[in-house]
Amino acid sequence: MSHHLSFPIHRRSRFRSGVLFVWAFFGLSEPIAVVGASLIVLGLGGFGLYCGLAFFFLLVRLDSAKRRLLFSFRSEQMSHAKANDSDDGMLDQSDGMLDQSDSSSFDEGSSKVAGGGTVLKKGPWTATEDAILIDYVKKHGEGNWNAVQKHSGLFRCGKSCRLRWANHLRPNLKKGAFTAEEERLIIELHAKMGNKWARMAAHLPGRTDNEIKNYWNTRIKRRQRAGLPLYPPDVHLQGLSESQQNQNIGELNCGDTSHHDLLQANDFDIPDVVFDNLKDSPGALCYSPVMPNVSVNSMLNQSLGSSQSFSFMPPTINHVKRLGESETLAPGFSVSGSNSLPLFGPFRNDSSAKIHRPFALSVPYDPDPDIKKSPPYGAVMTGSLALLNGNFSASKPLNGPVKTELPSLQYPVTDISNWGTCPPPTPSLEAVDAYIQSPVSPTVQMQSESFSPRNSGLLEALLHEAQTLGSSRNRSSGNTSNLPVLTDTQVVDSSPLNLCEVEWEYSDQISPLGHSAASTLSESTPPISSSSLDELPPSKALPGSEAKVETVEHVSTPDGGDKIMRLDFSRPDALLGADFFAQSYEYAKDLAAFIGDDYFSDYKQMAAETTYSSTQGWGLDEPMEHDCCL
DNA sequence: AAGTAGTTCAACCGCGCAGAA
DNA sequence: GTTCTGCGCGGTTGAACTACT
Repeated sequence: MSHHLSFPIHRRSRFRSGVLFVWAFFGLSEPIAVVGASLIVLGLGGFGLYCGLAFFFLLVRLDSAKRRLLFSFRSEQMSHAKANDSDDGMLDQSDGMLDQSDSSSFDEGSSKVAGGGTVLKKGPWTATEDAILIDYVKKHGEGNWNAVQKHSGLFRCGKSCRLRWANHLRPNLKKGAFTAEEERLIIELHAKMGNKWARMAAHLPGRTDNEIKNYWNTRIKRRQRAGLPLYPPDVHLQGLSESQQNQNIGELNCGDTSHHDLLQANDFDIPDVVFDNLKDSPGALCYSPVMPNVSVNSMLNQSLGSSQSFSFMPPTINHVKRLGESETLAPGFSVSGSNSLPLFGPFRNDSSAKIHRPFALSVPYDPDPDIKKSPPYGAVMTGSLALLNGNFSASKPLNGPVKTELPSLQYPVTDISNWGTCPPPTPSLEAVDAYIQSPVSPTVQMQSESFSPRNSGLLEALLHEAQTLGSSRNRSSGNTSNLPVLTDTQVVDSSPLNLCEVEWEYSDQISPLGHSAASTLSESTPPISSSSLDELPPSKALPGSEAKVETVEHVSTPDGGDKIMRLDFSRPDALLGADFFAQSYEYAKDLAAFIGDDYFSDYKQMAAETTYSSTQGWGLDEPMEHDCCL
């Protein structure tokens, strides 16, 4: 209806006003519209024509069968309108009914054939269409949107009507920019829910999912460009705890939704727990690197911001990503190259290095060459801060919020001296973003993304690392026994993943990449209870050649070589296993305990706190059975 | 002033879920 | 149990707008 009416209005300027009124009335009330139209037409002098039109429209409304005829009529109008057009938009604006620019009318909108053979308009809505839809909803209420076209004569599909109503016409909609409070809430909600725009909208009265989605997407872009983390630390933390609870609930229910959401949203919130905990202890943030539990979000944020985020690569999912990213993002990074080694370097000599080792991965990527020169511990401290620098250095200076999230990045802070030679790769924001945005399996990304010319492959890297570590092996040799090799049972329960994960654990220990996150996790598991550095996770232990050999063997196994990569990257969710978290926390504890150094006294405290809080928040005590839900 | 690039936002599309037939 | 229909959600697209050169 709206269309056939709108055309005459647009095309015949002398009758515009009259037609407009007719149109408006028609939308509001059919009888009134008919009468009003007739009167107006009479007044304007187009009696014959408009009287006929009025009756025609009325009949059409009363008899749906006649609508087809009307459609035909409209088609003619449309073609005619196209021939003329140009100044028609004014009419619509005069309507002032809604915010839409009506100039479009049919010319702009495309159309599609509905089931009944009617052509449904597409494109921007006109004020008249809006009026029709509003009237319809007033009369019939929301829902049954497909009936709108039938009952109102609106040539729009039900989905389009629903969308228009929900996003623009329904009452109580807020228009305009988001308030600071709303922005804050959106951030928090996104930290919890991921890209669940509709759910988020439920928390923002008057706001639509589309608005929120657009806001978020633009926000992401802005922050990426600015090199800022997506989530302010405090928000991130808050959201994490809640998300965890939700996740746990979902797991209990065997509902995969929460998990799926998390993954899909790229909010691998699990790791975030740490941040949540840190929220209360700002100081801790600086040291957060200790926590293997780095939320993907934070990682992403970091990565996005700095493009170098490798440093904070979280042990779990993040780890997977990092591996992929490292290859991809850090063109300069070569596994075989010295770059990869630096990670482990710290372990060679220092217990402290061991402590940091899990985080070492990030270091190699640190864009800031200066950091490398800093002393081990100092590096660590600065590292965490430096991390920030490194992470963000690529783009912009860090701000307060950024620091808070740095913790996740701190991993990289590992002994800088070791990796000094490594040129800090600068991952592309786009790549990071893509990773974040897309649920695509990490494996795929890694493979596809790993374009680094220098990248020689994990095996090579492993071998190289093994060699490098070999020298330092003696120190940690005693620890090798402690290597936390996850058994199949330990590994998350997801079927196909088990093997992969198990292998990953092995590989992880060896692999430069694996060390960072996975190794940390696995390693942490083993009761490193002792505070002594020597007792540090042997795995790291790196040990040496033997460990290497085993790992290598794994790799070499038929399944092996590929699996290592796959495992780590393909199933980030596998990392979510309870074991992982538990290990992570243990590891954190160990680290805290381990760090007796003056430099790290504070750090130690923080680590302990973090571990404690995180454990509580996530209920790490009990294994998370994420995968089972998968 | 014109052209280009970037940003914002409305709308569309495809998919999946739930309920009814 | 299968199919159909309606609906909602999330991702994507493209036009309009703005800023920059």
